[in-house]
Amino acid sequence: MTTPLNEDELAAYFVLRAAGDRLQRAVTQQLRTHGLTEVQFSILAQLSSAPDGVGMSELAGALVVTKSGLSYQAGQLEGKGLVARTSDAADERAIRLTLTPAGLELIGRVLPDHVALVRDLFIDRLDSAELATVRASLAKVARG
Amino acid sequence: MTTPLNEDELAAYFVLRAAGDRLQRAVTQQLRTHGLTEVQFSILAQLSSAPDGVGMSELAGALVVTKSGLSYQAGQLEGKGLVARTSDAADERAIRLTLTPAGLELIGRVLPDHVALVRDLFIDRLDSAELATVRASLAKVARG
DNA sequence: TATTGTTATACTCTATAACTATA
DNA sequence: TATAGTTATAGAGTATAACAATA
Repeated sequence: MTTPLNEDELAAYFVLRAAGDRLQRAVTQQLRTHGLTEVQFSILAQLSSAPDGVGMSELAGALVVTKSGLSYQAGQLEGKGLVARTSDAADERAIRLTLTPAGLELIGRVLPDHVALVRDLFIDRLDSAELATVRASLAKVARG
Repeated sequence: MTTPLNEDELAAYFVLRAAGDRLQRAVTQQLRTHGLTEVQFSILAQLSSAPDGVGMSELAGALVVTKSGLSYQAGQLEGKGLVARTSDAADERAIRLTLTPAGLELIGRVLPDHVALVRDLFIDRLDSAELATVRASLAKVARG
């Protein structure tokens, strides 16, 4: 038998979901103006901090997608000229996904917009004490 | 020109997304054990606090889905015997979606599990001061 | 004319499983 | 044998647009 949620707890949960939904919706909509889905943005973002590229399996694991799903998305991004499949010197089986110059240019254009949105919707609405508490609290949720 | 996010701000944002993702993933997985998707759960949850049912357009608006999308999901739930389409006395065009006894029974079985999960992953990891701050902070994010 | 809801259609995405090639 | 990645295929879900019926 689980203790039901009291009013405060219910409100906290509701507001967490609502805030998450709102952020996600806003991000999705903004990304669409750049012609990207969230998964595609995640891929590009990962690649942007990995100059030598990332292996497909490793990337699939990081994004919690199947290899086949990633293969599909990589094909989409490749078709747009944003990523390239390069071979791995150490393992003939492996493919490393890398950003093309166009991909780098795009992510360089999208990221500032993304940051501005996050700032507008989230960061700038909280003072630094709130931010610190939220960060510490949600870190406990994010961890296993 | 937008001010870039500093380390603390970036961490706060990252952890918010991570916490949201983690919760959502856990919820999705749990609902699947009950044979429900999140959209379907949302529909049943809405109906559970509306004994007289909810109109299709109103419900579609509340869930941020198109009428056609809701029509599809209503069909799925109807096929499982969880909801019924009833006519509206006041408007011949309108359909009110209501819970069947089976739907009521199911949501009565799912909700306690859901609450237990939310408690385990979120509520019980925070003390009451943290919970209050998180609630107040995220309320600012959730609002327009 | 506007609104309620359904349906036909097409499209995107995801996963499973079978497959090739290399380790 | 195990792992990297692709592909064929099928399924779930979503949206757009056209539609019928009522307001």
